[in-house]
Amino acid sequence: MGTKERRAREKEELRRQILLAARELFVNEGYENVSMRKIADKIEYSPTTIYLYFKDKADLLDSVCQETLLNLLNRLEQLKKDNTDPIETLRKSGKTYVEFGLKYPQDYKLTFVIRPQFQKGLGLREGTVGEKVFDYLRAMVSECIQQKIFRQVDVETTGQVMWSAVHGVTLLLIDFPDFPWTEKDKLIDTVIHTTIEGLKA
Amino acid sequence: MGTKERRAREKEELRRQILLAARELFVNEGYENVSMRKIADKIEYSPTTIYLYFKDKADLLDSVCQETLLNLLNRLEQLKKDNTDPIETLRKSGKTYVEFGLKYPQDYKLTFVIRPQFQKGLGLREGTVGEKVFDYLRAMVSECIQQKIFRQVDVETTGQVMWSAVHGVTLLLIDFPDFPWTEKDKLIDTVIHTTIEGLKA
DNA sequence: TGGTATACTTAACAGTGTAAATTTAAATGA
DNA sequence: TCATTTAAATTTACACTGTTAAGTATACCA
Repeated sequence: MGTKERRAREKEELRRQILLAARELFVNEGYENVSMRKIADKIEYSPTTIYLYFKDKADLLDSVCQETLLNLLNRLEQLKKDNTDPIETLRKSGKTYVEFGLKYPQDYKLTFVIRPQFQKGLGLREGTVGEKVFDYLRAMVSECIQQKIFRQVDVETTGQVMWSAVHGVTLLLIDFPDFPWTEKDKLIDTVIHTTIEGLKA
Repeated sequence: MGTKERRAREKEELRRQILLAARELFVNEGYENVSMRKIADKIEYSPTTIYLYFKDKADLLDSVCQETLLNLLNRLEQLKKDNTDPIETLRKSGKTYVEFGLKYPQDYKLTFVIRPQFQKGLGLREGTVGEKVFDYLRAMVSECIQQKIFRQVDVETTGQVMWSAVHGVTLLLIDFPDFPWTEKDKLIDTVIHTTIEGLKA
């Protein structure tokens, strides 16, 4: 029969097209400056067609962000493979996180700043990609504690401290590009190094 | 003669009214959800009157943020008065910074996240309140380095590391209120403590 | 009292997100 | 093959947005 499957595939294809167009526009022009009409224009459909695939603009944003998180997660898990020293892996993870944010600054902001405003009450819902990213960090940190490299504060707090540090420096570098930062890489490395040193026993 | 002065005073008064209304609305409903018409309604003037006092909506936002920064600066400088141990003062400053952000989360976001998007190319312009806040942090850190408590990385980097940490934890707590954080105060204290420890010699 | 500068308002433009109703096109069963 | 059902996409409409330009009223000064 197969026509049902083909139709489903076509639907999926259009969905992907919408997502792609949305991401490109969101990233280049900022979420607020992108109208549903602009997205529709880009894919050559009427504006309301988008509503057949996504509940509203916020839902569209959410889907874009899920992709971003998946992308970030992939990069991080890549790292885990040549897992040698846990501290070194954590350091690299931090670096990867910040570099990801700086490479795709608008995607990062969409995911970690804009989206939370529009998806009230998202607390890293179970099973989401966002949760998996934090799971990754938790595992990483956990190893450092188990090996008695980090002092014995609980895993959760330690992970959250780490996240605070990388999130902070990433956003500052993105949001204040004209601030007289010291050399970017030096700052990033120092932030990560400082935090790790501070967490040691 | 005095009528000129009175007129000037009245103008200033209306300006203050506009600012007050704008802040209240921005904070309660979010910058994007506040229209010039809403602000105008609140002060019972026509929408376009606002444009006689502020260049545009972004300018209005900027003025609101200047006030916020002044407020923050005052709190910080209050601290400096009973200046004992420089480390202790730095710790308290960090705590004050984060608590300020959490007490006025929307004001904080307006100032440190929203505004940079709308005031392209603001790099803490000279003489601004924002610059003074960072000057405060620089002085604080400088003392810790001079007393050889902190290791000998440059003042700028050290200050920026400190800023990253407090900015990061503040924003995470604001933006992800439903995330399973460890006890809030514990997290804040650990972030600050960890950063300071990591910066020590 | 007449003229002028100041403060404010009205009207308008081109755009927004999205709900409801309607049209088009394709897939199905007889 | 043709009518019917179903799905997909569109048209229309509403109430809203930031901002500009032109117009009006008021208070001041000579």
